[in-house]
Amino acid sequence: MARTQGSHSGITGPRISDAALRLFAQHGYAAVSMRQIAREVGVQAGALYNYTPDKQSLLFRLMESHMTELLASWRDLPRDGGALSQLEAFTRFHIRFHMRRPDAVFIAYMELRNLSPDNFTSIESLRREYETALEMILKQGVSEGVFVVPDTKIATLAVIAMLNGVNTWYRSGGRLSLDEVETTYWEMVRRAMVS
Amino acid sequence: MARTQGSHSGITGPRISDAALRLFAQHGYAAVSMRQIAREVGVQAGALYNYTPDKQSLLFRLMESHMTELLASWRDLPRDGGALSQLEAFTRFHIRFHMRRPDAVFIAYMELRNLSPDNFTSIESLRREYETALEMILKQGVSEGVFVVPDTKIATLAVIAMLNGVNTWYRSGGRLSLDEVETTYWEMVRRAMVS
DNA sequence: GTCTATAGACAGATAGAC
DNA sequence: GTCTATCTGTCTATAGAC
Repeated sequence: MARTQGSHSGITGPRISDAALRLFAQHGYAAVSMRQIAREVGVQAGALYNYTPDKQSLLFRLMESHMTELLASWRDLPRDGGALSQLEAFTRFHIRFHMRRPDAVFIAYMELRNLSPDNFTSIESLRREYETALEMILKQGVSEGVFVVPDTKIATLAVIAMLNGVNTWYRSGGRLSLDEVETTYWEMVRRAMVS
Repeated sequence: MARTQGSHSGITGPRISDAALRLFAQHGYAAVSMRQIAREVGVQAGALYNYTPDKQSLLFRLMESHMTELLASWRDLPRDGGALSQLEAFTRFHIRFHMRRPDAVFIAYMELRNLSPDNFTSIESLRREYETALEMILKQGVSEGVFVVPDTKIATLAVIAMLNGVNTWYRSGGRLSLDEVETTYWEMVRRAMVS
């Protein structure tokens, strides 16, 4: 684990991000020290500052790259059809994406309060962008007469909250496959929204 | 705010709990110092230790009393009828209880990882007890043929996750009354579970 | 029951050698 | 790019005066 001086591995940067992601998710940003992260990577604490100006930036970049990947993946997803098929696509996409990045998801929802005000604003706007994508689908479904939704804003947040819940219990290798989980949640979302 | 020596107010204990609850919810357990709590209360840090053996116990007691109150309130709620009316009672109870204690709810879900192993086990068992109350209702509804639920365990967690989502956006004085929020969520839960 | 003072550990971040 | 060493500050918790 411990690295010798000047090993110049060239992959220290990603290793720092990975270690920070895991440790922040497990113990919380405030409870993790730079020394702990360094120990995981196999360098001394001072070396971390070649890759990040401070601890706050480390957190911010983890959250920002997670949200950016989330938005880009959704944007790139081939999809068509009416609101119902769009909602199914969103539900399955969200579950799949989140189940594969449990640590990043956890941090993105739990560490908002540890962001500096500027960083918070920045992450919040990415999050709102994602929520808006779902709300547009719900609004379209309502205008098509396919969905029965008293309040699209609340329904948006309710659906996302429900889907995020998967991360509190799912462990890979459990009794359900990824596809079965997707389908189970999709059934609940569909019935909750469709008249 | 600052208190004079030996003021013996007799209400310092509750004031410590209140301050800790608010500060833990706002900044996170690990990010809040005993000195911060003391400053809020108007005493010096050392005085806190007349009321709690350590910071960890302070967190644990906040979470334990929240979960105990939650379970007792549900147990005492007068209710009857079939699974559908039980589910409505649970939904409305959960929303009402949680909206009135946003800080305690936030802590109960966010600070689990900052509990010592023994304390974690203890809180987890209270939480499971609450989840079981809902799952029993869902199972009853399935056997009555009223609910269509592929997996009562997942449905339980999905419903609770959805309902907890209310705490991420509701602020009292908003455009919706408590009763309207209850009804909006109940509509979604009902349609998600009922065939 | 609260104060002041402090022990002892550990935090984030930096400087300079290599 | 990483090391060692360290600055400066804060933390939890305790001791003893009042």
